[in-house]
Amino acid sequence: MSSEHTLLLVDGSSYLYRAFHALPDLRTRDGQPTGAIRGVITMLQKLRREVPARYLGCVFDAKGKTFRDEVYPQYKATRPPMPDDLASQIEILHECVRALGWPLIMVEGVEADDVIGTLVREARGQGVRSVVSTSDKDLAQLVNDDVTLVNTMTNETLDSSGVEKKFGVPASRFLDYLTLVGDSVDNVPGVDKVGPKTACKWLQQFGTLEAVMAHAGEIGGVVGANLRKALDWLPKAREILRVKCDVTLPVALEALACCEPDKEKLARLFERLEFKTLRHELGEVASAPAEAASAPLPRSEGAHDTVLRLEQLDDLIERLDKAERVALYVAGTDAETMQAGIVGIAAAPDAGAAAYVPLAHRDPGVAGQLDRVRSLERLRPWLENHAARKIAHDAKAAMHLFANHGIRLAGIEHDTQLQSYVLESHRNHELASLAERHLGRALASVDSLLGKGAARIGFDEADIARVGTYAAAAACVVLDLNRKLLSEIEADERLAHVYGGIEIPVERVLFAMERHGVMIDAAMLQAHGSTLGRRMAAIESQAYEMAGQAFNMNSPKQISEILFEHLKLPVRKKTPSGSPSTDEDVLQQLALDYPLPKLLLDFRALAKLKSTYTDKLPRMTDASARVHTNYGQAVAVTGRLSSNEPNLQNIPVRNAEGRRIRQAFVAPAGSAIVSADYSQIELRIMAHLSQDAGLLDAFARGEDVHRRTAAEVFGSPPEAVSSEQRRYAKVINFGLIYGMSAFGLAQQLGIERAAATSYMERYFARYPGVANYMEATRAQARERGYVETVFGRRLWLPEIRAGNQARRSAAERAAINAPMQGTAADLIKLAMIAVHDWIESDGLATRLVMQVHDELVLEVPAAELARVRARLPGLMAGVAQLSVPLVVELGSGPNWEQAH
DNA sequence: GAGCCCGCGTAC
DNA sequence: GACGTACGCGGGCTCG
Repeated sequence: MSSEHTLLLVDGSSYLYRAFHALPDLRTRDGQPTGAIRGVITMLQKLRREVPARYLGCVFDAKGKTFRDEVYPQYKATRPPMPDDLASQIEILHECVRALGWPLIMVEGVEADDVIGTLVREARGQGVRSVVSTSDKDLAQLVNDDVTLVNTMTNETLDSSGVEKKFGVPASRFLDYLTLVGDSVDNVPGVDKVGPKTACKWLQQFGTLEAVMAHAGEIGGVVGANLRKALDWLPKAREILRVKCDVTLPVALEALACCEPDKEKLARLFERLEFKTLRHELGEVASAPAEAASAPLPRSEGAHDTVLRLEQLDDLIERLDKAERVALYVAGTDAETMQAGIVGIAAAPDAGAAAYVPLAHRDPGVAGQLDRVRSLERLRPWLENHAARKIAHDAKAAMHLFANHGIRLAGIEHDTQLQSYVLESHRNHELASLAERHLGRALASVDSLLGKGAARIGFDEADIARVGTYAAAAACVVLDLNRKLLSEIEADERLAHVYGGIEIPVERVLFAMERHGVMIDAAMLQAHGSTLGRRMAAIESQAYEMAGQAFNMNSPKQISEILFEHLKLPVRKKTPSGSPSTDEDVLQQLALDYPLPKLLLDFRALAKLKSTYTDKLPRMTDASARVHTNYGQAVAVTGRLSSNEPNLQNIPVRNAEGRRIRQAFVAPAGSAIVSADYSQIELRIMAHLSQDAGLLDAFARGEDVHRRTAAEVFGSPPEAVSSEQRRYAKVINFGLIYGMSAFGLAQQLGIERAAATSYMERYFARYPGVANYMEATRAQARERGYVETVFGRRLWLPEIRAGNQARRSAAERAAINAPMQGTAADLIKLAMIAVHDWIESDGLATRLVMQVHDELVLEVPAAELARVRARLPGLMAGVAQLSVPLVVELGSGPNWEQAH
């Protein structure tokens, strides 16, 4: 939507109150309170940056009675009188608003809400959409396709669907909803004992307030009686709560066209209010007096200390030493964690104020900042002290940042990101989201501070005051989140073990793996890449000839045009968006009857290898020829790790061509690569969870489980099983782990659905424990909303009771899979901890270098190889005693491919 | 040109 | 609609 056709309205009064109560008590040296003014100004500036609009208005309540006081004398009667410290800020704020270039609108006898309602309606009539910035939910009644609300303090935006999502009723019914619930802030009662839930239910059931009232007789219980009691009152309440959209205003829309700020006036106001940062941002203004040379060192505007001198740093360190726990937030240059530098450190001790230590801001301003190297040296003893307990959000990233400056961050006791992950792996774990969800507190997003995409700047490019305010607030949030989330985790012993016994200890292991990296033979990959390129070119020219024209073989769209329009091949399958699919399945089918699809398949396979692996990996190596992945410890909902930049968990292995990539994962001279993987881990876990006698027996005897399955399903002795039958059984076994249906099995095997159904029936008849387990898992998921791993990790399934059949089925399949995938993840994390501890305690030079879900890869000096080969399998297999043995297969060699 | 989604394919 | 969990490529569309 163009800014030409946008009206941005601010509910100034609501923000004034919020800012006054939410922000610290700032005052000038002569005692004039300024906190609320500062808050509103910041907010207005932020809005202008974020919402481009041609028309602007900042609306305030005026003095004097309104029609609501006439018809309802108790209106707002419960509100305390305005505090003097707030009242004394209003006049000055109005001056500031005007100087900022915002039209200020106050109409005597009309509340701000009604002014806003009327302006919005007028704008809509002229084809202008409105964005209303308010912290008052009552205005949600104005929302429609042309009107959205934003709450600038919480960064929440409400459009039509947002209102419905948040309140459960469409925006057009919001007034009815509010009427039923009542508004305690304005002292307008609704129906006694009716809250959001009931109001929502009634409106969903009956539609409108009128309809609810018409059916009042049918509603039982106390609330029904209360509703009947309120029947006379409700219409009047609604008129009081209704935002009026037809008041007479002294201004027209055109008068709200935005204008330039009056910089000289602003400069004078900011001097007077002692807003140093704001004044600084204005830059030089001719008529403004020069900054006083002896201005006292700024105590920053937020509720935190800014450490700018060595004495202050020493004071801080003393406070950190005395504290029982300290929450840390480290701001880094916004690059890759491994190369980033520290820009500043915020610390929130469990008692006392938070502090921000700026260390590498590009433009430190007049007050300057401490030298980074010297300051980090002073902080080093505390940072490296194992006994000094620290809390962070994503401690692994902080460890990298400190490591980049040669500091080994120690004493990490808690990590709020991991706490959130253990409690609710399926939800978002960003600090700002957690602050809102768990503390009801607004924390700016890093995006709002630094911008996003191409316009993003580093923390080092942002100013000290803004970063300091943010970082200190973030550290405080971490401190408070830790209290809350930890107590929730500790309410469940098993969850506490998953957190304290698995996630927290494995974090340092992951840090060490990422830091060490894995060595890549870049030259080999590049050579391979060239070969691939030549082969691709050859295939390409053949394909063009066959198609009779050139086309982009990387483009599914162009491939589809060639195959299905130009060559008129039959369409076998469509993508979810409705276009003809050209995926591997389809091309393979077509390849039976036509030549071109085979070329496309070959080209695709090579293109994938070249673009994703041979060309990319060599670019990602450091000076020591190593790549350093990032393991996501709070990403996969099942408890698995993820790997990115580069993703080392999807390096090809299934065919010879792909395996050549693995040959480029090498050990340095004098060392070997060792790979150790859990054999059939998820099937073993299925045996353990289901306690199915047949499956347990198969593993206890150390049988080939796929062969055994084939024998059971096809009713032949194990030694008579054909390789085709074993392949079928393997697909069935894997399918079970994923919750696959008979349809899926048929598809996968290319057989009739009836045959697939019969195989599955025979499977479940032979392994009844598995059938029972699957049904019990679905039932548990439905009843509790979550399933668990063997170790008690909880995996929530928000859609398990969805009305939509497809979504519900998907949640059921996830429920079947999650305990197995998640338990495997728990086991290998325990193994990583055990292996790492063993390496450390025995002082080995062996290093873990990769984890690929059921496999650990290590770099082992020749002198330690025998020891590692002897010890590693037992260490990995011994992390838990399940009802089946855990089996580990180990290999070693000069590269990853040969270690298999 | 940046940012996003789509289609596809790699791993376990 | 139909097999769970990830990451990431190139194409191509949209938006400014």
